[in-house]
Amino acid sequence: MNAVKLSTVALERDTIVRTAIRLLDEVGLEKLTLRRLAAELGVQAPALYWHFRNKQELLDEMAEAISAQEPLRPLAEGESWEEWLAEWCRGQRRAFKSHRDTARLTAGTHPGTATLQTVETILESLQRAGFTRTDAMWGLGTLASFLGGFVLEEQADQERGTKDPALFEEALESLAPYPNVRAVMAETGGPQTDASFEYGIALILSGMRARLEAQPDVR
Amino acid sequence: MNAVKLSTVALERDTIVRTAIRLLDEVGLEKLTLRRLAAELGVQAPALYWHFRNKQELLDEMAEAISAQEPLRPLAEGESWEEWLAEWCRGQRRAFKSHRDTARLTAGTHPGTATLQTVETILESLQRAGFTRTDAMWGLGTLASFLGGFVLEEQADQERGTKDPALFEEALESLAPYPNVRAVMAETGGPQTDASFEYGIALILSGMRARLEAQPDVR
DNA sequence: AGTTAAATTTAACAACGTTAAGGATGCATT
DNA sequence: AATGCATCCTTAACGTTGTTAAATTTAACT
Repeated sequence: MNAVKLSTVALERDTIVRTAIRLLDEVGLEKLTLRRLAAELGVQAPALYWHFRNKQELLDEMAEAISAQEPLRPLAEGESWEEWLAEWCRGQRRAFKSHRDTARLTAGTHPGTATLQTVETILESLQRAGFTRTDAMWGLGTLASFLGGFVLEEQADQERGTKDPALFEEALESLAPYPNVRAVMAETGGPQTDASFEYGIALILSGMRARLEAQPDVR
Repeated sequence: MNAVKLSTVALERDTIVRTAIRLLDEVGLEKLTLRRLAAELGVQAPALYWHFRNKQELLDEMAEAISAQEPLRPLAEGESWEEWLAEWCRGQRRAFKSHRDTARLTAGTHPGTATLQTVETILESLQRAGFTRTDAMWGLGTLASFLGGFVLEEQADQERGTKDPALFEEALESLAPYPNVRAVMAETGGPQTDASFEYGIALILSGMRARLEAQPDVR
């Protein structure tokens, strides 16, 4: 029977991806090797090549799975598009931060169908809110680039182990030649924080709002 | 003589970094290997370990050198901070795009002293323009994250070879299930363009301007 | 001429992604 | 019951990679 076979394969793929993500959390992207993953699955490394063309295809699927972990909530009737978009951004950051090295993992991957569907939905909703199609796309693009860049640096810092307060103090010391940098680091607790993320989102959203209000309302 | 020796070493380091950057343009980050670089320098691979602790240290220095390629121009008296900041962003994008894979290269590197000095100068200038230190830092952070994320995706697309118009048409076809995405791609020519970059910068800068005007002017 | 430090070589290691070839396993048709 | 045929995995191996250890050349100063 075809259906049974196909679903078996699908389940296997899913198991591999989920195991890979769990392993990623344990050992980090650097040490996430095919042999290690295979061992975790009780199998030899080349077996993985029956399910994936190569390692990159597996990484792509991992990235897609993690992103889909916080799916886009539909824009409710009467809800402000700003809060809705901001909430999506927060969700994406949450999804990224729920696993190690996700930003670097996602950095070099094609957008999958789930991602494309999300973009499509956001474009629709923003146009319904009054945006030009191009304004919607470029606004979303700005948000997405910010999001990607932000989490990338955030996780890079994290992998270096800045969670240790002693190391943070030490890092502050080395900033002595740059008094403004040093002061703002001490005041805000670092370059990537919840507060600075919210600040960036608010900055971009307020820019989008200005654009929206400036344009002739064609509805 | 000590001074002569030290300068010789410095020159060597510089030669290695410059050669590595040239090689990066030829073969890409993936195939930039220590053996290949050593061969280019007429030397064996382990020789590089006398000059650099490991490969990452070399990569860090490459990233720093490329970023410094477009140094920060001082804010002229009476010049608007917006145009000045925007020009810096354009320069950074230009520096990134002047070599292959620079975004991925920079993605996981510590900020070097040149970068820190740039940040310090920008913070000073923005405070002189009326910004709070925190507002200056977070505004700059938003710009920098956007810049990094944008170029990262831009170069990832580029490495996949989307320069070919035939491939672009093909990509458009595959977007058939997502009419809004497809339409905006056809209209704008892709997600990362000069226009969409300018748009993002303008969005963030306008957000910063709004913040600046909203705050009580303490000068 | 001899000592010492700098700079590089040769040799090797463990680990990686990936390929080739060949066994099992189990279902479908004869 | 036997054969054929996908599916799924194993064993063995290849070429490369970053990196280390030790020996060796090179050049300068005493």
